[in-house]
Amino acid sequence: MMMVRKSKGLGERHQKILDFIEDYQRKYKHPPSIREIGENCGISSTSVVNYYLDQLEKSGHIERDRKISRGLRVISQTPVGEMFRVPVLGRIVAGEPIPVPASDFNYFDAEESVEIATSLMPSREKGKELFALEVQGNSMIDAMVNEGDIVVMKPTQEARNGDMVAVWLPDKNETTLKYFYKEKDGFRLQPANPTMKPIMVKKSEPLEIKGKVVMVIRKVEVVS
Amino acid sequence: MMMVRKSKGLGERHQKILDFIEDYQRKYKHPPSIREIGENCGISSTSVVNYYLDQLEKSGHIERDRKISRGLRVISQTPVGEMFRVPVLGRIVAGEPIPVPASDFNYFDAEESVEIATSLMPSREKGKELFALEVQGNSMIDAMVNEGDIVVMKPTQEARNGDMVAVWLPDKNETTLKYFYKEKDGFRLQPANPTMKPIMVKKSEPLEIKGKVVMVIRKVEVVS
DNA sequence: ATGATACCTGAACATGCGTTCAGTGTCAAG
DNA sequence: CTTGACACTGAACGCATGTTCAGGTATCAT
Repeated sequence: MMMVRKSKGLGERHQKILDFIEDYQRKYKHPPSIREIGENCGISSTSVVNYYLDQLEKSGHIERDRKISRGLRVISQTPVGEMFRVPVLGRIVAGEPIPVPASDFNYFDAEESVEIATSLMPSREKGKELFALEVQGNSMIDAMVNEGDIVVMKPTQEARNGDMVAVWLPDKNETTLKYFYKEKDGFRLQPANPTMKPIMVKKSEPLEIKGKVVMVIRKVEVVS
Repeated sequence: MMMVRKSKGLGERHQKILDFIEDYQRKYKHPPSIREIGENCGISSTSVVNYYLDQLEKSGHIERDRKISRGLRVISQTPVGEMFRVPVLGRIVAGEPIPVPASDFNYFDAEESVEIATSLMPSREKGKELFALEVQGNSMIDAMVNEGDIVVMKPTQEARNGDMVAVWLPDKNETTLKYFYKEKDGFRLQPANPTMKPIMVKKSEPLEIKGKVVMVIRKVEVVS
């Protein structure tokens, strides 16, 4: 029997290096040097960094310009620069639970994704933590969201007053987007459209917060 | 040997260096070194390159990370890569006409701007022709647009059936966002929210189409 | 044990590369 | 003519950085 390879795909250290290069590039606008990678990934020797970079190059995760200072870059789905990619995990429908990223989820599993300019993001969340859903049906209208819109969300189970959240109401078997307010006897789910009435949820009733809405994008078809 | 003296602005050599840096970056995905710039711009001495880079830095054309290999980049208003900048010209309010870009308008006049990933644009319009407006007040609710949303538009005076357009109704002194449909006796302006009634405009009544809506972006504040 | 393989250390080496400086020639102002 | 700015040369300096090597330490299959 052939031995069991310790790491079939990317090891923890490979991932850490990869992440660091991306972060560094985003922060300083140029790639890190070998020594900088080592210092920030807990690797004491430059040769080990080189060792890992060779592997990452062979596995097609990065590209290197040998002999050239800082001549390396990640071959990423996420183009460098001021934007990042958010995976579209599925659809958000009134009568179905909300798809949520698994803990071991990584970008590349998603069928589709959208790119968001960093400057558009109010919060400086890591792109990794965010995910997006496409709205199906027009049952989210009270959240000013229409069929075909894309909702970018940050996964969370908690919410503060005023957050716009995606919630699953097991009792009603219903998914909805609302502004969240905690009140004495329970929660108030306020539609974004001020002409519509809020939903009151008693403390006794179950309520699952799936994520905070960070952004809504509506692409309008233009025949041009 | 006669050296050509240049006036206050960018000299021929400044421009050549600037162009080279951009070309090099595009080609090799990382910035050039001082010596590479010299070789390719007919400058024999590294100190002269450094000399020019200093000037370019002072004049705000490039950014440098001193002491760091290849730590320089051009400050480009139009970010390279897969996105472009759309100027935010002003606010769109129900009771006011819609701001439209002047013919000689250029980006840099805008106080603010938003960056849009190219992949998000349904139409491959040139960024230059597009502009954006921030929605003020909640009178656009029937277009599923809320206060604070950003509407990206393409300026036009014509529209086809089904286009979402920004129109100015001189008779009613009103700005509104609606789906546009031509009918026998005039035009039908259909709210995006299907629960709301359309506005009928007779042929005799004036109606100014200011632009087609290409995209709606809603940034939701997350206290995080 | 033994060897193979993956992972790691530490250091040395060669050169890439930004920086600095002493000069040179030109041109315009005083 | 002197002075000083501007554009530029050539070379040296020295740290930054990629590369290489000689040698460790585990784990595992033979």
